[in-house]
Amino acid sequence: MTQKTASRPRTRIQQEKRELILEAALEVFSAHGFRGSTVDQIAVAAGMSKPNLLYYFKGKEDIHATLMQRLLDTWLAPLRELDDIGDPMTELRGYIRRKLEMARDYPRESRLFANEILQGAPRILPLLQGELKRLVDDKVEVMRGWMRSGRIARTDPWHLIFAIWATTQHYADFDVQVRAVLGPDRGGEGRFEDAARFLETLFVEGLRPKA
Amino acid sequence: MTQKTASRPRTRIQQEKRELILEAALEVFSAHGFRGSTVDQIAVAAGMSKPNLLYYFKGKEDIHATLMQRLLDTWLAPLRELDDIGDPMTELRGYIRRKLEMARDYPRESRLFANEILQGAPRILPLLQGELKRLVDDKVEVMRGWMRSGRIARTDPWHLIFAIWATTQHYADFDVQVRAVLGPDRGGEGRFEDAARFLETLFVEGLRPKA
DNA sequence: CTAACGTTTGTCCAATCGGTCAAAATTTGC
DNA sequence: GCAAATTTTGACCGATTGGACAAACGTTAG
Repeated sequence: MTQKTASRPRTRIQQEKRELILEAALEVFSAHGFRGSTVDQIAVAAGMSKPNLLYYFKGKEDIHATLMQRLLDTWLAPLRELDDIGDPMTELRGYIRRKLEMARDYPRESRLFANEILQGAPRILPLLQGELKRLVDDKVEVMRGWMRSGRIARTDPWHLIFAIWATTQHYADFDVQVRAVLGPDRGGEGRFEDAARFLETLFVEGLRPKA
Repeated sequence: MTQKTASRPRTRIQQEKRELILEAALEVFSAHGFRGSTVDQIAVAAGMSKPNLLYYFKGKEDIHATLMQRLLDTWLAPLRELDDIGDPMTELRGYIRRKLEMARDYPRESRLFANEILQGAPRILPLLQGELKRLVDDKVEVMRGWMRSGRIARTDPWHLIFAIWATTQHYADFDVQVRAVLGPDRGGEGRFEDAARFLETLFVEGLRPKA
């Protein structure tokens, strides 16, 4: 008997299968939520039997927790990149663009987190109150510096971050609605370009420092 | 045997009980999603037994469908009110304020719809493509008029609407995250006032027509 | 009072769920 | 090539779920 998930997997095949399962779980969890997904669905999506999947993970919760933990860093990377060096407007435009690219290229990850938060974040609330809050507090200070030096308009940095989160993730989380409203002609791939142009203008003009 | 849900309920007690069940279902569905909620939970929340609840509704799907249908009009009311009369900026500020008030006063309704859309809107996709799209198309034309007459900046009306939806509903759908990030001191009731001030400034400045 | 109608409940059922287990199949180390 | 270790599977289990049903309970009109 190996020790399974207790410590790092040993064999190469365990690494690969665990990765395969996590990829399948991302697909299933992001589409149906935690309660709406079944272990069997994940197993089928991973191309293996349910007992086989449970040989690599202790259970449904374990898969979800591993997935969430592994993806959090990736998800927060764009905000981490926001830095004090360079022009504030360029920094903010870059952040918005990166977030929008993530909504376009990783919509499943976005929906996975959205599902979790919507349900009250029962599994990652400590992470939000700890790691995420510290990161945001840090970036809020950066923005306050920009405001003090008059390089962006004086406004609430927290709600500015919320607004960027909301507008960008909207295109991943509410993709169906966006497509439905835009219709077949405007709902194609170009919608992300249109969104990028609009959001950059909105935030740049909206944050232009007053004379 | 009465005809239950086939046509409108006849007795006064049926009206009341159906309303009671829908209120309980809103509470449960918005907190756990459709798949995550059980008929028993709804029955308990409504203060009755499961078979008794099933006497008033054909089944779980029936409750959800009735709830969704009944709430859609309420949910779209703020957008319907957006009108061509009066100052465009005042109209838009009013719309943002109304949407934010709905996020504050009716967070369960917001989460109910968010859950549905997140799962791919399996039950209301036709409504989005029909009723909602027509309404948005209509308001887009109103905004285009404002842009042609130079009263707001020329920009993409569709994505403007998306941005207003996203930023306002964010405070209902991602409430846990907002509270966690703001912390105990700033996460109190005042957060909606702060959000309103920020969003009004962002959109008014962001849409100010260029000279 | 009582018969008809509307309401409520206890009990039950089939399906689905997460998870276990021992045995079979396969891979690996020597 | 072979024994030990790892991987895979079929069969199974208890719990939960949505829903059915007939019997019991209440209510009201005559």
